[in-house]
Amino acid sequence: MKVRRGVQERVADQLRERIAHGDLVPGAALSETALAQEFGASRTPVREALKQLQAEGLIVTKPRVGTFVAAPSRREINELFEVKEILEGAAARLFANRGEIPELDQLRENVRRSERAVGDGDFDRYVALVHEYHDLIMRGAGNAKLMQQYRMLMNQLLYTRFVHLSVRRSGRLPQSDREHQSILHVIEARDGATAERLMRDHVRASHQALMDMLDFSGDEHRLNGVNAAPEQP
Amino acid sequence: MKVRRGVQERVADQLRERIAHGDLVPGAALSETALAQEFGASRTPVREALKQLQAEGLIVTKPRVGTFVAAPSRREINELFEVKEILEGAAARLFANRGEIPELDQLRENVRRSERAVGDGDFDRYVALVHEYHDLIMRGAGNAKLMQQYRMLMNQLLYTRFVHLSVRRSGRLPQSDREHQSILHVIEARDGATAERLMRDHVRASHQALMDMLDFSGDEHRLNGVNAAPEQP
DNA sequence: AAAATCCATGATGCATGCAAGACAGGGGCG
DNA sequence: CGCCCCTGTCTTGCATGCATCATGGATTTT
Repeated sequence: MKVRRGVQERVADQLRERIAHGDLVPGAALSETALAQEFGASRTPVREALKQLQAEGLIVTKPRVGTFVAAPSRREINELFEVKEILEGAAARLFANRGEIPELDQLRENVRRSERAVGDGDFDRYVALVHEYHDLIMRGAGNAKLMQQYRMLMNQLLYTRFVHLSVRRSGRLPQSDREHQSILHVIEARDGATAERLMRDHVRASHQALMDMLDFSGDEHRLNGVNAAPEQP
Repeated sequence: MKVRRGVQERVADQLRERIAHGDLVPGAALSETALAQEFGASRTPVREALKQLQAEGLIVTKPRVGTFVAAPSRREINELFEVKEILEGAAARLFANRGEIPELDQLRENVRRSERAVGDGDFDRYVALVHEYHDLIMRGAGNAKLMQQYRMLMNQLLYTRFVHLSVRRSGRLPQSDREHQSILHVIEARDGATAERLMRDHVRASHQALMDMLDFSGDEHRLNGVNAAPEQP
């Protein structure tokens, strides 16, 4: 089922990919003309793609100056994690209240595979499985609008870049895995309230661990590249 | 502090206003050329404004066919209300956990005025106060990202059109007002968990009452003008 | 030498023209 | 009489050119 995709959609998807993957760091400048040349198109569709990314909070445009990859401040990142906690907690509750749905079996399979990945020490595989886990929780909530808001949230957070760091913090890896299992069990027991509470705790703990790591490792992964102007002429 | 506003921002704000106010009903067609003429501009800024509204979920564009005001299905509306319940519930909890903040005094004042408005039977004033109440709850949560997601949600819901109907259902008006008071009291008591529970119940009850009304009053305020194709040749 | 000023440069904002596709209606054909 | 095709017209998608303005560095002034 291949649909005819316009230029602007290709550009938007490409830029989303690059920002998520880290090829475009926060604060990086995006020139319309340069992008237009690179994609072999004119500025018009590029501008529309940028407009869409702006509405999603991924980039910011300073009028007559330029467009830059969004560089959320520390406070904004904390706010985004707070919203993440809210949305994922609610999703776990809704999931639990739905009983036996296809996503539940997939979640069981995911937890089994994660257990093996942890045992094998296969970090990359575990990272992929963590993504799948949270994605399954959201899909299992059965609410497309919730899913949509969650996707935009994760894009703004540049979450994929964070997870790699977080998983390396080996201290929390087994703990995080146990929390995933606990949440699965209460979902199986259809205990929505507990599922919500555990998921919120899980997200908050993950958030805390990540912030500790960022404080520890200095600003090599700096979050506000625009605010911190390079001071070397 | 007046800022230089471009054409596309004016167009976007104007269209948001019209959709919220009901001048543009769901399913209505939006011609780029017509809008360009009306605003005395060219199609380019109009197109960018529409692109932004599309990203916000307010309009949908069928390629090579036209752009139309979004017409959420019954299911989507229920999903949106479910998300509303989640976000407002979380906001009430966060508010309660923050203790004495300026918004708390404003909330007390709002509840006092609402009580008077109910006593006077001043519907329009009460509608405005209900809006202010929920807005204060969200602001009191102290999370700008949460507020942002909430704003987009309310736009998609066309909530302003709903409230007028809902308030007319006089049976729930005193009940709704009592719920507002109860939530204020548990926020004053800094009981976040109860505040979240009560707010969720409140939103769900309001949602239920509205859906009953829509079922009762037929489809005069139809929600899916695009999906429901007229079937009379 | 320090500071204010001027200007070249490059960015976005907007206007306009052309191309391609979708849909409705009329005309031709079986 | 019914079906199909064909074309006119409207829509959006894209390309291009010009106008406007922020910005940094050279230049002039004090």
